[in-house]
Amino acid sequence: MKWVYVEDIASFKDQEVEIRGWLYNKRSSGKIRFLLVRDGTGLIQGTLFDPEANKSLFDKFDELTQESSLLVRGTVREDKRAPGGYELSISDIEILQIAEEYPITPKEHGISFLMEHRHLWLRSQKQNAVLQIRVEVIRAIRDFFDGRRFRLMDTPILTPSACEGTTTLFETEYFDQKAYLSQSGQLYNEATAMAFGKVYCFGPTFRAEKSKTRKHLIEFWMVEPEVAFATLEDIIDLSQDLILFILERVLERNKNDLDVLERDTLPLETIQKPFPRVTYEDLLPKLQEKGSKIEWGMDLSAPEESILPEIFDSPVCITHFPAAIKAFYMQPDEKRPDTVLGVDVMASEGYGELIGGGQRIHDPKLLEQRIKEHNLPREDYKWYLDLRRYGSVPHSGFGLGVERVLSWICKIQHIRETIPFPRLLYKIYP
RNA sequence: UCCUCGGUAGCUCAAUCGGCAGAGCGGGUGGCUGUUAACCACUAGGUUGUAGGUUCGAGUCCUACCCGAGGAGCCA
Repeated sequence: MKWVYVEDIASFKDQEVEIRGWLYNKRSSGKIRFLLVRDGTGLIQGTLFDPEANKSLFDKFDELTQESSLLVRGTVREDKRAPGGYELSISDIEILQIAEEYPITPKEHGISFLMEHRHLWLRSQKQNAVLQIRVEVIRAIRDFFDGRRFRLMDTPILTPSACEGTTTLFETEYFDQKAYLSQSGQLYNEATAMAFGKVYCFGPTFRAEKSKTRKHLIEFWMVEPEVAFATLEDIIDLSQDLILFILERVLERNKNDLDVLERDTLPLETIQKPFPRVTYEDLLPKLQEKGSKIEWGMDLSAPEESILPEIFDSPVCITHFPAAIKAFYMQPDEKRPDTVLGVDVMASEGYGELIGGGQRIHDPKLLEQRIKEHNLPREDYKWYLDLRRYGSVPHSGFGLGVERVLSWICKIQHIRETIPFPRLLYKIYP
């Protein structure tokens, strides 16, 4: 008998198939039995009738516990009463293992209990839906850049220096010296961009910040494109195209998952290019009007992020931040040298920063001066300064946080559910 | 790191003024021919986070500690 996956079940209507999976739930009503089987790609209901004729099947059904592993064989039938529209008239059940009493019942649980059982929680429907969307978001990102002929150039995870020196890094041994886990591939991206024109890196990044918020992970995935000869304008355009590409893909391919999450997709469907655009300076009075205490020179923080959806009902590009609150390598604006050619793309619905990026300093003297101003060890940046000595060109790039995008698209409360095994402040189990 | 709230059955929670520790789910047993987190009946299940203290008596009050959550700060 043919082994098939639940996600393909519609193409096997009226045929005998075998499903291999786990018991999600079961119900019985006198002489009729229902069982819900999950196989990782979906849920399907199986039915059993006539206990006299099918005694051994009924006995097996009665024995089954939640999450027992089993093979179910039967005929696929279309039935509106079944969840998903198709069900299996069971002809045979083969039990692989009767599961011990499963800790995650179909009723509600507290978050610390669920996090403690993350390895099992992944089997639940909503967690499955979020992570199915994650699969598609990552695929969309790769398709987007590969389709535009960006070269995937992976950057190292073990790095020799504190790169930006500002944030806390995870330190580790590297034979007889120290190494740090990467918090961004950007500086290396700038090198590969000078070698390959347009590049991107896509991998995990690590930040040892003691942040305890619903928007931060200690370990998260970031995609970072870098384009030689590109200006701030080019990169703003690219970032909008990327976000729209991801949105269209998920809306097209993950309808069921978004349904499971009860996500109202209208606010996502109506997003169009170009996104509203505002400079930091022009945004300040709008924020202050809504009660923010922000002053020129301060970074946007939690209160400001929550005010944004009152002003914009779309993602928004904020540009020209004060140089003092941004990274050392950011290109100053010619007309306003106290501001930089940087952009933050903020999500709609209050989900905060999706993208941060901008134009990089290409003038060797200015870059050297900035490194000095930021008290960074010049030794560590020798190779980086080389990029400005041998054919320096204007160039730009950005970083997009995968989990931030997922929180927003799935409209979930906490970023910890957007990655299979979240690493959180002081929490590394399981 | 700071502020706030919490820790009682496997899970989610209740317990009035300090006075018999209880319900739903899950487990077990029985019933029900289209269930949708099914339903109905019965049943087993407890070192109330830890250590001290006050009291005739502490889940409840006090002290310290441990753990967790929400928020703030931190944060390309």
